[in-house]
Amino acid sequence: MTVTQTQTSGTAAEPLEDLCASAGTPHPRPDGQDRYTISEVAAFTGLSAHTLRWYERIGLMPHIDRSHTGQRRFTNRDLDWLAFVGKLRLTGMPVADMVRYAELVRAGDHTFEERQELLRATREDVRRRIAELQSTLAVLDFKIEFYADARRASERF
Amino acid sequence: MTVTQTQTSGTAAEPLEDLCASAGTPHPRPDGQDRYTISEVAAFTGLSAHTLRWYERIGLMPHIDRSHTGQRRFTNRDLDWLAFVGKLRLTGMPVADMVRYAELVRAGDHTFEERQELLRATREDVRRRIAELQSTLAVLDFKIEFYADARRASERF
DNA sequence: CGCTTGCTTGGAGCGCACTCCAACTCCGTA
DNA sequence: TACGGAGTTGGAGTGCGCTCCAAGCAAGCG
Repeated sequence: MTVTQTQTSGTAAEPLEDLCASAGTPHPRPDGQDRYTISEVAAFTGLSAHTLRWYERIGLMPHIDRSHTGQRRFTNRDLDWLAFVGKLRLTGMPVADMVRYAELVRAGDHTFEERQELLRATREDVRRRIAELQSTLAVLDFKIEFYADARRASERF
Repeated sequence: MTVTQTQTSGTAAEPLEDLCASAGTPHPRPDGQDRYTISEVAAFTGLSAHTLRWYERIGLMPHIDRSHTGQRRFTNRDLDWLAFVGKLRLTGMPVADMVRYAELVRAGDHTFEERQELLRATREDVRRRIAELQSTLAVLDFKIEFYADARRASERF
């Protein structure tokens, strides 16, 4: 195994800000603890344990703390990050781009500009998708109304 | 070649209504003709010729008219249908469900209720997705503003 | 002690929506 | 008549985002 343990545990320098941005409820966590097993996190996030490990492998998560026996112990910060990733996922952002963002976060504060730019592009994308969806909504309404009319008409004969 | 020419050309009985529902411009077609080649349709819709053939194979298109040499000739009705399918695709509806809808259309007018139900479910889905996207938009705004603040602050020192 | 439960790993497999390939036909122009 | 260009087919391949598998280890319980 050649896991790069280097930038893993000892990072007190890792930017905090990215993790408490879910706005609203700050930490409505299952319990007050700060060391969750993978299955707890799976239950809490709705992601499977498989997916959580995969996220770590591909670099979408920071390397997760381990217990003395090598098992993952997720922190509240990890949960915050997962909540944010969940939001990005909802936007339809490809996983590769999320990984890119995660890399920028790990790289430090000097990537603020690039991160902001990435989020801005994502925001425009989301706006576009909302507009698209609203146009499909108009079509759906139109056709649903058509069927309603047609059925009313056929009942009258 | 055993192309099923049967239910292809002779269908005057196929429901028309589903095809002119794109609301607004009724037929802004490349030219006035009613027999387009696959590459014309590809250019017009943005779908690849491969994808158009695939749509027909899986039953997402009605069987397309053929020239005397067996080449596809798409009609304006086909283009209308493709426009509608494009809308459904934007909703994120799986292809299998679109095929289901296409089957209902081919089955005749007695499936109006089921079609309407399918579209209603889709509409609720779309509404949900719009709401989701709007919540991600809030998060993105929040974080973009965070980066703006952070950069303004760091410039002041 | 054995058993169960929960975790570990690398790598294979899956479902979706295309996307492309090889081998072929047909048509129009030179 | 030769050739380029556009079309045809069934089937295989691709990329993404998971999803699962087999084999193994550690802890807790009776």
